[in-house]
Amino acid sequence: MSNESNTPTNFIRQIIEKELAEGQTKIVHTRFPPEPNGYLHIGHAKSICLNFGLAEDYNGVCNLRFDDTNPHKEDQEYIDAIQEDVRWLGFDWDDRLFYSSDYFPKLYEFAVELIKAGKAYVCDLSAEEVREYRGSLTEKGKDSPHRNRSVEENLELFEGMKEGMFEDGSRTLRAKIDMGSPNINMRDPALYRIRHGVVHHQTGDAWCIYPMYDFTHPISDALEGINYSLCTLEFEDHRPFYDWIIDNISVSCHPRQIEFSRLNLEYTVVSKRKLTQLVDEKVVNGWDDPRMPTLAGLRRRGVSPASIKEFSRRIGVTKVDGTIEMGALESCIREDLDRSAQRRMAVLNPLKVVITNYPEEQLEAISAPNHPKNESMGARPINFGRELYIDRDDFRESANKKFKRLVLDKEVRLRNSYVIRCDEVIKDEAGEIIELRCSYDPETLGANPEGRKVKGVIHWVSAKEGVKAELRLYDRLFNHPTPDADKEKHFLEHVNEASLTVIENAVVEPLVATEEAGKSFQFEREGYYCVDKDSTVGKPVFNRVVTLRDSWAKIENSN
RNA sequence: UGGGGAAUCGUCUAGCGGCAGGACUGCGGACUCUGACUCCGCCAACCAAGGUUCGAAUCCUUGUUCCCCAGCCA
Repeated sequence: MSNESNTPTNFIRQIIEKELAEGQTKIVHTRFPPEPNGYLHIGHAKSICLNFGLAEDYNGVCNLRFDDTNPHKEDQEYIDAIQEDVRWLGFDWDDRLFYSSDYFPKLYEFAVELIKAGKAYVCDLSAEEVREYRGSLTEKGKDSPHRNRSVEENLELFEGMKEGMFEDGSRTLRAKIDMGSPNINMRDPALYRIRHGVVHHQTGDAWCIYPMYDFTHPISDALEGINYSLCTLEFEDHRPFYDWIIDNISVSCHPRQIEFSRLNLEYTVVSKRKLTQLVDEKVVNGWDDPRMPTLAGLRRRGVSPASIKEFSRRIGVTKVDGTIEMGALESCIREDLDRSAQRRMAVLNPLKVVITNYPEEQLEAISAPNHPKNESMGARPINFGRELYIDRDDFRESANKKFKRLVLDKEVRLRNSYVIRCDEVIKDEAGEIIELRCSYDPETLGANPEGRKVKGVIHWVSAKEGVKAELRLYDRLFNHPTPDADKEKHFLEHVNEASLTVIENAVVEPLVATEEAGKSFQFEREGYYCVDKDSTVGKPVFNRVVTLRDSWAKIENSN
């Protein structure tokens, strides 16, 4: 970004800097550990920027690791999409792409080690029984009747689990810690469960037992030599178990888990489960629907990686459970696009204008700068002619001085072109305005008129050359700032029915109609737009990335 | 009613015993061939009550409010 500054400090950077200075830490080694069960979203971007950003800033490394211990929910599609998204953000894991499933054999050995040390046991309780034995938030649990099996029996049973001798759900391997712990995560948590008949995307049918996250994560971190294992707040009370595992197996590395608050963004949801629901229930058109806060959606919407990184930088990293205003993201998007997007003109709601004193067949090439503040971005030709389109919102038959646009019997500047005066309004039988008769001042191309000041400037497209285009106007997906925090209503009830408005008959400059998907432009006075992948030669389609700030709307609405 | 966390402008965030600062938003103005951008200015906060101290957002005590946890999910 143009004004990008250094990453502000935060409590994690302070910990790292202290440990680096004191020598406990030699090389910062982090990891980003998504489960491949959905697409990455803006909340993941925060974590990606944190983990990869820390590695970059302290000359360390960051691994990409798929936390794939639950094959039931996972899929290769997500593995591919996640890698694409992380790369798109601009981060690189070199040869450090790992899968938790890489460690299945080692994990098994560590489980055996725990059993031999009398610190894990095979439990025959059903899921419901385990729940009963676990106690509650306020009551202690009670020991499983299988808690004191001999090491030999546990070894034999665990081996049997691995060999497929037992049915799903009939047994688990559990850590032997303390059923009376006030921390429920320490009440003999499950280490392994039995899952027959699922094909793991990496290991196929090699295993019928799968390790739990709480067991897998600390070990994966330790095996990879991670020293800062950053995760979100809800794992805070799993940390004692994380440390317990590391302390009770033979690994030399003891990664440190540090928790930070997950991102909440107003007027959207940032939860894989809920995003999946939006896709499955066809509230949106897929994971890359431009209304989605997924990286795929943001990318299709026209949001750049630079904007997302800057957003991530601005929101910071703390343990405060807060919600970011959408305006904060939009500000980053506008800042980036203002600098990088070429300017074009598009008329959303066309009103025909005939320049009565302009020759019938004449077309006049005008050079229009691509960026008002950056000459190196060049200029493009646009054609002025006798018939043009302007936006209906830019004309009024009568208006006060505040309305700096075209008014009957008044003048206005056509952007990059001449000053015109509206002489006559043509209406149909219903009284609707269908055409404006105007005259142009030939002396005003690139020059201000003599003796009078023309304040307003409006955009336009020549009728002869303009190309019909579809514009997709996106608005917030929900009409409640925290749709999933409402205890009265289900979040889907807060979906904004008007989150997509399709403008079928906009008219754009011919030059922008053939741009490739993904390119962003500013349609002057309207907003930033991005060529959608649905675009075809005959029918260009644009997504509105974000509107321009609109102080006129504020003035108008206040009246 | 157990355990783990968090409380600073509207929002996000800095502060680490010595002038409460920044960003976003909002408001006012300047500039303008984009009612954009840019520039200038303004509004706006330490959860509460005690205590320690020359001095407290910061340390101590007691409260209050909010978030998370009872998956063989992550």
